[in-house]
Amino acid sequence: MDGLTIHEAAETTGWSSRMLRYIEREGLIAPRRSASGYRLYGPEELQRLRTLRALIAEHELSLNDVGFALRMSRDADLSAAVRAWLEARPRRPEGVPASDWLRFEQEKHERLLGAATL
Amino acid sequence: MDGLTIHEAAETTGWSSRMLRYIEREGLIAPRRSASGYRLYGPEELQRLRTLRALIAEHELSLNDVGFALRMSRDADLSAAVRAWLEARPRRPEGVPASDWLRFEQEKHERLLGAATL
DNA sequence: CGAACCTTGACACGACCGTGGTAAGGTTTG
DNA sequence: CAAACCTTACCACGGTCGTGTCAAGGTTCG
Repeated sequence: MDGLTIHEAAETTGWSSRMLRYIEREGLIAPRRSASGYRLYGPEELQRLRTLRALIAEHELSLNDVGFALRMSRDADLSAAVRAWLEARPRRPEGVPASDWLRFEQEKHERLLGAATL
Repeated sequence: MDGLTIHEAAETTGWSSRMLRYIEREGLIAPRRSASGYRLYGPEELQRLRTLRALIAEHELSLNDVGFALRMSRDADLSAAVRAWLEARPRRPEGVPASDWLRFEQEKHERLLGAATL
C-alpha cells in the first residue's frame, strides 16, 4: 500500500487531517483511495498541498477563493461572464455620448455572455 | 445635481440601499459624491449594478467571489500565482520519473511566481 | 487478538458574509 | 421651517467558512 495516510500527509504538509478532508470536499485535492477506502496521498498531492498552503498564506486567500478560481478555470461560461463584467469599466472613449456608449457596452456584455470562449 | 440618489438607484437596480453601500465597501462599484457627500449614481453605475445582479444570480456567485475576481484582474502577481497552482495538475508526461517531474513542476511554479505577467 | 490507525457523520464554535434596522446628525427642497 | 432625504456608525441575526472533537464502526499490522 504505497502513499501516505491522511495523518502522515497532514504531518508533512502542515494541514490537519480534518482540513485535508475539507479540502477534498471543496474539490481542490482528492487523493486516490485504497481498496478499503483509505485516502492515499502520493508525492503530487503532497506537493500540491504544500503549494496550496503557500499560495493562501502569501496572498491572504481563502479556500473559497481558490475553489472559485478552480471553478472559473473549468467553466468557460462563468469565466467569460465574470470577465465581461470586469471589463465593462466606466471608461468610455471620448466623443461618444453616454447613452450610445451604454448601449454598446450592454451589447458587448451580451455578446460575451453568448460566446463561451475562455 | 444630476445622478440618482442611493434610494432611487436601489429602486431601479433591485438592490437595497444597504447593499449598495456594502457593494461600495467591497470595492465593486463606487459612485461619485456630491459636494456634501451624497452618493450620485450615473447610468454607467446603474447598468453595472444590474449586470452585477444578473451575473451573481445566473452563476450562483457571492459578492466575495466577484471581489476576488476583481482583485485577480488587478493584481498580476496574484493572478499568476493562482494560475500556477491550478495548472500544476497531477498529469505528468509519460516516461518521466515522478521525482524529476515533481522538481520540474516546482521550478515551474517558482518561475511563474516570479514572472508577474498576467 | 489488540492497538493504532482509517472511514463517515454529527455537534460546536468563533469569525465573517449578507442583510436589515436604528440612532444621531447634516442636506435638500417644497 | 419642516418633511424627507442623505451620511456614518452601530446592533442583530441567520448562514457559511474554517477548524476541532467525538462517536460508531471498519482495517492494518505487530
